[in-house]
Amino acid sequence: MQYFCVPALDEIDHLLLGLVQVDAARPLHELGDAVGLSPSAVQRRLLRLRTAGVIRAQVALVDPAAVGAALTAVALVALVDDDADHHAAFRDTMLAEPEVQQCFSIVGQWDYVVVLVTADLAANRALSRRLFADAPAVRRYETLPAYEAVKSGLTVPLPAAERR
Amino acid sequence: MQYFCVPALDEIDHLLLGLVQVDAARPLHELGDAVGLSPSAVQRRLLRLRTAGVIRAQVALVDPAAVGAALTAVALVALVDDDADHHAAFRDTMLAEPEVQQCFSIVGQWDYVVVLVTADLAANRALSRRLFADAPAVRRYETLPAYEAVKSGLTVPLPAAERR
DNA sequence: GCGGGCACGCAAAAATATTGCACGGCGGCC
DNA sequence: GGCCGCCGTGCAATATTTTTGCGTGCCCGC
Repeated sequence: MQYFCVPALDEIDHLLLGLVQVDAARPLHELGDAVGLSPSAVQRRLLRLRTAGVIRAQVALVDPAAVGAALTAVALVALVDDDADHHAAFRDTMLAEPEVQQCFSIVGQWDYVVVLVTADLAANRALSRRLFADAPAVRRYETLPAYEAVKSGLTVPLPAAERR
Repeated sequence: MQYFCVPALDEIDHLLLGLVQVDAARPLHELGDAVGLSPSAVQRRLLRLRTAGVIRAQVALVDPAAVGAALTAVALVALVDDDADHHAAFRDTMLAEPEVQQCFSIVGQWDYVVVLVTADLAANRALSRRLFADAPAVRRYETLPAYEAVKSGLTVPLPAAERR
């Protein structure tokens, strides 16, 4: 958003990102050994990456099933028209709902793809109804419940890190 | 998968999960203050949650745009039939590709929803071709490039945490 | 060839995480 | 009803990790 100046990530930065993206709890000296740098150098790089917005957050990944969120579903949504207010309102709703895990505005006959995480089909139905069926801005929607999450990885592919 | 015994998460556990899900770098005494527990009690609870598999990992969230992964796309994929081998092979491919951020097997006319993150449309095209067009198991696929990631939140909604 | 800025390593200091231990509540069992 | 063992807690000591200050070397521009 407002990081103008991503100051030329070098190869070591990419390596570090690849590492912390998998496990952010490792001590600095381990990361340092892995990339051939001292702990303090690693620390300063990570700080720079954080303040530059390259590292946006450091979070714990919780197993949805363990907290009673067993059902993932993908919803395709089309709004009634391309009115900017409608879109803004829809986005605000998506951002405000904790069950909405992801939301993309997309090209094509649908306007949005939304990933919903709920306890079960009943909860999903109630949520879909509330978010989509009852929303005047929504023209049409389709819910695709997931049998299974083959991959819910959250890591971003790092072109430079792969190369070597 | 193999945590049989998620040993009855109580309300404090839910609060902790809600906190570390947003920011896993906070010191224990802060978490302790937030939930009304001593740092060591918090530490032991988090350890228990980690070993029980409730907390699966602790990762850094990297801004895709900052590492040259500017394009997110959603692909809908249908396989040629419900042969188990085909499905297994497809899943293995999805798991192995770093550009595949998420993959769900879903109900309905499509078999899978796949979230792809690539540098640009050209890269996406090349990847789609390699993963889907050239795969004999894939009958049909459709790519929906994203204009924008409205929400790429990665947190799981916690029923108990919301209640209060 | 000569500064100036930048990133580094090292070491001291501060903060944080971990572990041992004793206490108190709770449930099962005489 | 009372007793015993278990579990989770807080506190304090210890170990580890992070942060910071400082001096050095390198590279770029002048």
